[in-house]
Amino acid sequence: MVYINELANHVDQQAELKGWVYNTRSSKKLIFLVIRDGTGLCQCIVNKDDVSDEVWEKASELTQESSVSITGNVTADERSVGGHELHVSDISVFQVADGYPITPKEHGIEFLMENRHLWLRSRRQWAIMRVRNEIIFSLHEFFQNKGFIQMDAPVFTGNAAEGTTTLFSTEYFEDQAYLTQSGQLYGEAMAMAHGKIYTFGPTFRAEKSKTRRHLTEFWMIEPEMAFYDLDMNMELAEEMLAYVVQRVLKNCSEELDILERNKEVLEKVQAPFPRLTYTEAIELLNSDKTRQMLDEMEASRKSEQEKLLEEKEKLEKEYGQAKKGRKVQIDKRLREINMRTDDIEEDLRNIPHWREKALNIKWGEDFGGSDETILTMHFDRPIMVHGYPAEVKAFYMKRDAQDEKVALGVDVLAPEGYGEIVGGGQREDDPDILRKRIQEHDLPEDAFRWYMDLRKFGSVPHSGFGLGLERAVCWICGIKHVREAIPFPRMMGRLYP
RNA sequence: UCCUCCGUAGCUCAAUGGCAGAGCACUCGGCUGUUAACCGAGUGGUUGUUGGUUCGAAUCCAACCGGGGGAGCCA
Repeated sequence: MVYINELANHVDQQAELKGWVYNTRSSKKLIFLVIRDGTGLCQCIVNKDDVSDEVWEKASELTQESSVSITGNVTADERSVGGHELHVSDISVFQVADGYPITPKEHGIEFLMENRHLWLRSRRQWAIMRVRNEIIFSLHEFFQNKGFIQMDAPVFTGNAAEGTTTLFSTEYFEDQAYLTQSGQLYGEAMAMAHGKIYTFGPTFRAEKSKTRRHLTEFWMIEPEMAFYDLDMNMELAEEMLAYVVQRVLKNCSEELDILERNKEVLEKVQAPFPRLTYTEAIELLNSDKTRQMLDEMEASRKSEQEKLLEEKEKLEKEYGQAKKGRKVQIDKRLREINMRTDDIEEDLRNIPHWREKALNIKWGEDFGGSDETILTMHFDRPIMVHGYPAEVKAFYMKRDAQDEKVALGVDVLAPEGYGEIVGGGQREDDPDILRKRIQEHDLPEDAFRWYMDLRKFGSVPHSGFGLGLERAVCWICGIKHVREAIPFPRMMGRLYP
């Protein structure tokens, strides 16, 4: 048995492929079977003159997603998907599939989500999962090569640690337990044992968010380092992101092509990233530069909309007299136009609100989604915003020695509107200040006994951050929604399949 | 919780108060290399649910159910 991605080593030889029928086409004496085996696609040609009646009969009965073993001679052929073809001599059928729901045409998101278990077989989803795999693998490699130890934080926790977000609760024998929203506090304990550690695991948030950036269950990589200050933390974050992106470019070129990802944008992801303080970010949002950029954006959307509507009118006039083939083309183009104009209309509704919010945002307020998008639009690579108002950040964040109102936190914002993919900072290491913060936030001191011990026995300056895996996958793949960045997404109203 | 858009054949959509339609999928037939192949024919409907307005409702109104996008919150 040979895998499709190894066919280059078997040109002009007999090979047996095992896989599933991705698509079929036929004429009187030829049947084209596109086979997928998990490693790629390969077109197999059955020629009636070259095979037995029995094999021809089997080939003509095959339907989409039927499982087969196919034997034949491998040839190199530029015309074909993947560059190779199999000239079939024998077929054995595991199962003829009946009525596979995901046809090679367009489908709506509700239908696809209901069939997520099958959707994963489609080409784009296949490519996304391969990129996700490369991201995970390169993250492990990055940290392992730097001497980080991977350790695991618990999923069950006994308290609503940070007191901010809404957690899922569950029964834990006679007690109540929560599903973890972050491994960070445990990461700090582990860093005091090993120096540099990272955790990689699922986290859970019961927030009722229905947006393209939110899941209720998602994966985070959280490094935590003893003796790192905020600057060292930021250097590590940008080095990590640059490493991962360059690895994906190197090893997932075909996948990025399938996803039609603009690689030039990714090639620019090299350290150092632009750094700006929260104060500078606020000034940028308030600036004329931002106003101008949004005005230009609005104008260009309007002219694009006009052009599309003109084209639509023309196509609709043509439709009546068009032949069938042309009608299909027109239908397809009209659907594209409708989708794009819907997006434009939404932008046009939103831009005035964005402008309003950005121009009027004041020091002390947290960024909204639109503010993050606007900030990143000014740059061509991810940016690092640091020095947030302490008020909007978590209790454990260390304050700036120069300015009590400022917390030593950093967010990395991805370009093209993908928003916050990394959040972190330097942790408070002074036991007295930390105890005061816990009290100020009305948190249960008893639950933090172990956390306070970390400041009692050899406290050191330390820092860390969390990378949201699905958001990173989204950004690197250039896809619209985190639900496509994880095999089985969990979000509001979605627990099946 | 709030704002906004949507729900028509298995799937994607059209029908803008007047006979519910097309493409794909499926079945049958045609085609000697197809690339979401193509060409011809056939099968396929309680227009999300309930109520209202009207001579007449997929279309207008109300409530509910389901979904998309967004706000808040966040990675």
